[in-house]
Amino acid sequence: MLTAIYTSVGELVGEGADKITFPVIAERAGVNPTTLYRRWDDVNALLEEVAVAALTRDGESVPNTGSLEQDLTEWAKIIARDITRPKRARYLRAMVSARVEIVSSCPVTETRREQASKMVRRARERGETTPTVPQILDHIIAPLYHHVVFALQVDHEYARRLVRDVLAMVR
Amino acid sequence: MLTAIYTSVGELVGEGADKITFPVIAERAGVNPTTLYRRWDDVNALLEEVAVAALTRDGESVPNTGSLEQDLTEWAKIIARDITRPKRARYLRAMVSARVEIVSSCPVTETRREQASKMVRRARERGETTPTVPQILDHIIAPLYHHVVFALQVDHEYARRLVRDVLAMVR
DNA sequence: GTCGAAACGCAATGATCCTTGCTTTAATCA
DNA sequence: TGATTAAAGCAAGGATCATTGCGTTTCGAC
Repeated sequence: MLTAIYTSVGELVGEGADKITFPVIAERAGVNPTTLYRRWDDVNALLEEVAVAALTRDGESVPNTGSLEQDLTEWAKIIARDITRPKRARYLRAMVSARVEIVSSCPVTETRREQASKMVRRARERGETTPTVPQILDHIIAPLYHHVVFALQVDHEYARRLVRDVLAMVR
Repeated sequence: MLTAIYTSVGELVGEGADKITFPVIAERAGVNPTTLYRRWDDVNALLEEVAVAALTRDGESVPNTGSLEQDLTEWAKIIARDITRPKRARYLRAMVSARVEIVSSCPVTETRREQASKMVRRARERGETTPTVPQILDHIIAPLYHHVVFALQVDHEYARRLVRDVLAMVR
């Protein structure tokens, strides 16, 4: 039931459907539109829910190569590859255009923050000088998202450059 | 006529109206909905047009204080103050949720790029070592937007920190 | 001044959506 | 097992939106 609704939304987003409404979602999910109207305030609320769920269940393991530079580079490449997938990009757009209050407490950024913390902690235990976690989020994650949203190039070379930049800050 | 439509859209966006449709826009602008249906393909197209117009007519002058650090700091503060205004933030969201093709050729980022170029050029003529223009966009503009979109704090201290970070890259 | 094209207003039509009262199914607990 | 509550289906209504044909206005060219 709930999973049918989620996959219905997921498919529609994946297809780039422009008309994502409760009746459309309901028909594909094999449920009655009334159910959706009663459970969610509006389509955006449901979209947010699905987007957050899709963007957080990553299962990616945090790189652990022995050097922060390599860890961050691998990490940035993974994220770059992930968010440039059309479906993910659309989810991102959906989240951005959604209401502010929910986005502010979004688990997506929390996941990134935790991953960054882990890599930084390991590096410090090895005695490396590291940038701060906020610096990593500001100067790696933010530019990646920015490039995706504005349809600029996001490739491995770009990911590498961002990592070099952020490490250059603390040298 | 056209200005009435633009201001109508501007007001609706400013008020945070959730349902921005052609009939609603038309009524406030004092025109017939048919006109809008005929001139624009859909509401998003019109929204984009207005958003781009609103976000590009800045009239801000590029800071010229004699040092790149101060120039960038002033610049970042201006942008921070600008994009945190609720109306601008909504315009940003509207643009992001719009179609990809148009966003990619968005004049907004071009304006920022030109402003950054000007400050960098002046600094180099003074003999300063400077970051590149892409670095400035990636590590000042992108984090600012990122913070706005995810409803994180964007204040003067944050702007200062970003500038310090980007300058630390080239020292 | 007249003609013609383009844009706008008007009105009617059809489609889609949103809401709501009522019924039916499903699940929980005594 | 039987009862109570919550959730889903059903159907009808009202509302808003999108589309289109036709008449009217406006503006520029001849």
